[in-house]
Amino acid sequence: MRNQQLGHKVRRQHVIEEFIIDFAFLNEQVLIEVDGDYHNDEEQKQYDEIRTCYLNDLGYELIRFSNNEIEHQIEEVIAKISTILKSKKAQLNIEEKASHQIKVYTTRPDTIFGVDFLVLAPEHDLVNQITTEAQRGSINEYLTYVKSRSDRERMAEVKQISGCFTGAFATNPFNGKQIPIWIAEYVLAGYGTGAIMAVPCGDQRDFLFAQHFEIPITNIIGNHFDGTQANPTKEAVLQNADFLNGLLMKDAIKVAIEKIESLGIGKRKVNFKMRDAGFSRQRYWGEPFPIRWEDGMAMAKEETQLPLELPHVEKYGPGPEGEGPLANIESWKSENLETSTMPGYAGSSWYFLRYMDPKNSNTFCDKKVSDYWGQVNVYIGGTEHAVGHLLYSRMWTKVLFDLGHIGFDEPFKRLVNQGMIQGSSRFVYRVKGTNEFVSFGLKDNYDTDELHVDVNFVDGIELNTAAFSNWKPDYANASFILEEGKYLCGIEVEKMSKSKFNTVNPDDLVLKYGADTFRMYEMFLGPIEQSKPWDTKGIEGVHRFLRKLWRLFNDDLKGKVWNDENASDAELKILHRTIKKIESDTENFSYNTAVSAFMVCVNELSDLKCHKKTILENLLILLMPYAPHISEELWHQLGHTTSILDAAYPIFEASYLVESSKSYPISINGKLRTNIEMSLTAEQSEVEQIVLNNEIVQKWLEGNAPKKIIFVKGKMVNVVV
RNA sequence: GCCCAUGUGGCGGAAUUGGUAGACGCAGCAGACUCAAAAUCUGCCAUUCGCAAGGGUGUGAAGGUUCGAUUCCUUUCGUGGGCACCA
Repeated sequence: MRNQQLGHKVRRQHVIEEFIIDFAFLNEQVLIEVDGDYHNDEEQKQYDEIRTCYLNDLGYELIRFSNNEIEHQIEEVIAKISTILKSKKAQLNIEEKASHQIKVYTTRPDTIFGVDFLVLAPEHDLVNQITTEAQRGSINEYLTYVKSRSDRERMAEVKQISGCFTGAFATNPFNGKQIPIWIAEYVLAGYGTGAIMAVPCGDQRDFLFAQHFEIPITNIIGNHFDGTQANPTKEAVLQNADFLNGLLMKDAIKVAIEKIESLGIGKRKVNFKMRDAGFSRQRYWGEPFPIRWEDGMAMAKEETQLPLELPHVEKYGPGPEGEGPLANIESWKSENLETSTMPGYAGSSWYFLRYMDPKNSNTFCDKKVSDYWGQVNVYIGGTEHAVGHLLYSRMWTKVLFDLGHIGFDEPFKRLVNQGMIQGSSRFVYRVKGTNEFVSFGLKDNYDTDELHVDVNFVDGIELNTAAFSNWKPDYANASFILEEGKYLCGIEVEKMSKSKFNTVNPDDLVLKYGADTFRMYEMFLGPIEQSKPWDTKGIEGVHRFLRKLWRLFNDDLKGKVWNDENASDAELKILHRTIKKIESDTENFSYNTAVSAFMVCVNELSDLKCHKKTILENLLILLMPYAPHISEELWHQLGHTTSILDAAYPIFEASYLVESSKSYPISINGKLRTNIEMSLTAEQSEVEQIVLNNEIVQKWLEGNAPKKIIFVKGKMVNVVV
């Protein structure tokens, strides 16, 4: 719309009821839609017709232009819009003498009788029209103040209350009450309708606002409101609320909506929050947009001219006006090509499809090929990927599915969000306005600033003051207030980040223990989904396990100890129990319990002094994904000449695990009292007899007959007395 | 404020569909081997009463369902993460 050269306020992609309109002139009630080729389709034409009628009924005039008109006859298009806007303006000026309607959006229609004022966003279209002459000066002053504030300030200073009265009053449609209309920056133009009904007894922000500007408060929830703060409950019974009196608030919501709809003064609506895509980056690395700018309009390159490839650049510095590096390329600029590039997730949202068919020069991926490979089995990522990459990847996939290019509409079969390894931060406390630092235990006696200190200068919580002083020139002259001769730091678990000086480098550990130990220790720390602070305490245990494994193959003094003997039943039982456990733990991403199962297995084999190749080689294959280096090494020591990666995975045999008897736990009234070894084939009557004859059970029965005996085969026995 | 996790020994954490709470590891204690150390091995290790045998209490807190609850239900408190002047 030519950068508002039309002299009218235009909104792009504005939502009206359930439609997204390409361009909307809300003041003039004129909407512009631009139709592409697919609007020539009969079915689509009918749909468009319905949409046009519906919007006309709401009082809007809808004008349609074809894509072709926009591209080739833009001057005519603009002229036409101008003419219509002019005629509309005249019409509206007459109507403006009449009263206005303010639409508000609320999730709590049950509180309609507690409304004490209305607040519009400062940017709201009606502000100018409804402001009374008496208030115009203050309103303009307030608007100037709001404009001077950056978004950042508005978000940061949440506690600060500001606003201005317009002088106008609105009528509550239910009880005719006159309620003052204010404007305030805490109401956002972009959310809902940009106007709220304020209920001070139920909403804390509204309450603070009312208190600050001394607006009288109506109480509709009786004792639930104590006059000192709002109570956002839904559990109170309404009073002072006309037809809602006596209703529980959460039930009243439905009643109120129905009443509002039957009176035709509003409607039920789900409000969606739009997430801003921000789909461009001012940098070099990223797919270039196939977009050319002409007279301020973005034009897509012809399909035949694709792909558009990144040009070679000498430098990656920004362009003359702060644009991306592509702005430095003559040929790029002369074509008026877009200089921003796409963000990382543009490509990462669909590259798995291209990987299926990477050499295809006709299409990104033959449908036959993607049908064969199907969805990605598992997606593992952190939560930040869940909102970024994952969101877009799902959208890409759904679009490609709708267009018929692929046969599935979700990219990933399974999603695992791994937890974060957090940092354990350390803090020092500087007495305000000085270069004096006070130890943690004494800091409450002073007015201090809390500062992050590099964790490498801290042993436990004791600060190495010399290292700290050398850290930055500012601290060279620092003095310290110690407790018991030590400077103690504060601790907090946070995201690991350079800015928090709590990062640790795994290189040192890898150097000391090897990559296998490090890898297994990370797995052993706990469930993969859980976040936890990094702590190397316990890495020794994993390292000892690998050494113990090594000793099953080699003796420190004698060298090779593994042999070709046949395995015993006991050894086979250990092996197959491990195969079963590792298989299921691996599939469930339960890596910490898998590592534990390996430890149990190696402990038991050591106890049996088992050095048999037939057992050990299977164990190595299981271990390979967990400790790849040592597994490969030992595999070759066993005489294999090919990689362990090519070995067949061991097959679990249930027959090795069959037991004939079990040591049953015996409870009296649910409390464990003893264990009795019994055959696994024993039935209820047989078990009852054995249990009742048991000395310890008899002691607890004290001569009484049991009320009931619960027997779960293969599990336990409970005697109820 | 909203959403999602989560709470079990000194510590990290185990515990199939409700069925022996504390597997495995760390730290700790005692011992073996050694001139000594490292490495390795053995035993103990929730808490409380008890010489012992054996009891009591225990999975953030309070209730409930059940023969039986870390597991299910209700309420509540704490912690971590994500989003947020979002009505």
